[in-house]
Formats: sequence, C-alpha cells, structure tokens
Amino acid sequence: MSSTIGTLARNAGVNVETVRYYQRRGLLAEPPRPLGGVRRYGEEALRRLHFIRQCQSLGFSLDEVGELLALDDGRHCTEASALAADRLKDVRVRLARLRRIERVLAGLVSQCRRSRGRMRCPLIDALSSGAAVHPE
Amino acid sequence: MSSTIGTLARNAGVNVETVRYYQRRGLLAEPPRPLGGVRRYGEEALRRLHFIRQCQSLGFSLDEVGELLALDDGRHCTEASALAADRLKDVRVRLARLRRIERVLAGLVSQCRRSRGRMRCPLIDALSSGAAVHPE
DNA sequence: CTTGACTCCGTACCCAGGTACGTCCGGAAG
DNA sequence: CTTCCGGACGTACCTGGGTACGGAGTCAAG
Repeated sequence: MSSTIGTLARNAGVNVETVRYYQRRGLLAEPPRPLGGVRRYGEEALRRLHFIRQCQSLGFSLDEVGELLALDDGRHCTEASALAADRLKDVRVRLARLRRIERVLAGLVSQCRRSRGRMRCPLIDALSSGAAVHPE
Repeated sequence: MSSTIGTLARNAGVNVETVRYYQRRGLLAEPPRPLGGVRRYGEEALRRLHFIRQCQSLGFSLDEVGELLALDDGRHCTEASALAADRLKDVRVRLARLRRIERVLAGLVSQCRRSRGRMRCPLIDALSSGAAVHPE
C-alpha cells in the first residue's frame, strides 16, 4: 500500500512540489531511497499530510503546524490546547475586525443605493473624510 | 503649509518608504522637484494618504484603491458602490469561513479541558482524523 | 564652515506559502 | 533499444505590502 510521491500528492489533494516543500520545512519525513530508486510513502505520510491540511484550514501557520506535530503523540494535551487557544484568540480578533468592516461596507453601499446620484458619492466622501469608517 | 516627505509621512502615520512605495504604485503624485531641491507635499497629499489608509482598513487591496481613486471625483457612485459591494461579498465569505474555524477551535479546546489527561488528546486526534474539523 | 538631520533614488530584501523551471536519472512499455 | 513518464534535486520566481541599505545631495543651525 505504499505509493510514489505523485500518487501520495494526488491522494492528499496537494501538489507534488508541496510535498517536497513540506519535507524541506521538516514537516514530513523523507523515506529512504533504495539506491537510485524511487521513494515510497505509506499511510503515515498520507495521515501527516491530512494533519497539516487540517491545521492549515484552521488557520495555523506552517511553523505552528510544526509545533503541533511535535505534540503528535497525543500526550501533550495541555500544550496542544494552549496553542489552539492562542489561535482561537487570534481568530476572534480577526472576526471582530471583519465584522466591523462588514458593518461599514454594508452601510456605505446602502447609502449609495438610497442617494442615487443626487449628490457626491457618499462612499467616496466617507473614504476621503474618514467619517463612518472608524465609528467607535 | 507644505511639508517634506518625512513630515508628510509622520502626519499620515506611515513610513517614508511607504509614501515612496505608493508613488511607485501610482497611488500618489510626485510633486515636481525644484532643480536639485526637496519635494514639497501639500494638504492634497495628506488627504490622499488618509484615503488610501481608510480603504486599506476596509480590506481593499492597493490595486482596488487605485480603482477607487480613479472615481475620486464623487461622480461615479454606481461604479464605486459596485466595487464596495464586491468587497462586501468577499468579506462575508471570509466571515463565514472564520466563524467555522472559531466553532471548531472552541469545540476542540473545550473538549481538551473536559478530558484532562484521561485519554489521548482529543485535539490532536481530531486533527489527525479530520473528525470535527469539517463538520458540514 | 562644519555638522547633523533629512531627502533622493535605485535596488535588494523581508514574510508566507508555495509554484515553476531546468536538468538528470530510473523504470516500465512497446 | 528507444521512448516516455514521472521522480529527484536545486534554484529562481511569484504575490502583497511594504522595509532596509547605501551613496550622494541638500538644508538649517551653530
């Protein structure tokens, strides 16, 4: 059940170069090469790639993925959850920021719709003056 | 009331190099230089810098800022609000993505807290298996 | 007149997260 | 045997949004 890098990459849904890149970054082991032959990757490598992608989809950077991998034996729950809590905090900050942006943009767009050419564009004006953009 | 690049940058709260960078990107005019002298920047440049920063704080890329600047006479409300609507759509997509991440991370962290070392770390396990990470 | 702060300009570099390219080499199919 | 695919490896390049460097010129104060 061991595959070449191309098959591994396809199964994991990543590019061959990405697999190599992860190896260069030390996130993925390079299996030994049987004298001039082709490397073979097993289940382990595939699981590892899934792990990395899951982490990324939760917003962990590749550096953080490295830290999580060091805890991969399942026995450092405290450390791992601390890392996740950091990430969560960060996500909440970004969420708040994005919600503000949504509010402001939605307000500007709807002002524009209401004022159909009767005056200067309220959107442009708001951007120029700073009004309504930082309404705290 | 005209200032050198350093003063302008301080007033706008950006780096001198950033001002130059915007000039290179065509977002900011370069005032003529009086034969071997030092360029002078007026109110206009400061307003422009504020405009750019406001746009950025709403998530517009510098390319989009360029488009908005082309509409800066306040008479292209339709185009400007279309741009903003695009941005808003995008913001909402990112918001949804981030909300999912928040949900998953919060769930994992609280599982870890509840299971205090009684088993393999549920966070690491979830990342390895993919369970709970893509719960749609 | 000199010193020190500032400006000008071009170019190179930073970060993440890869992608692309060029060359060589092994293995399998025809 | 040749042909061709795909892997191996190293290096260069990409995007965005800047930052840093270095040598030269300018300006104002002492």
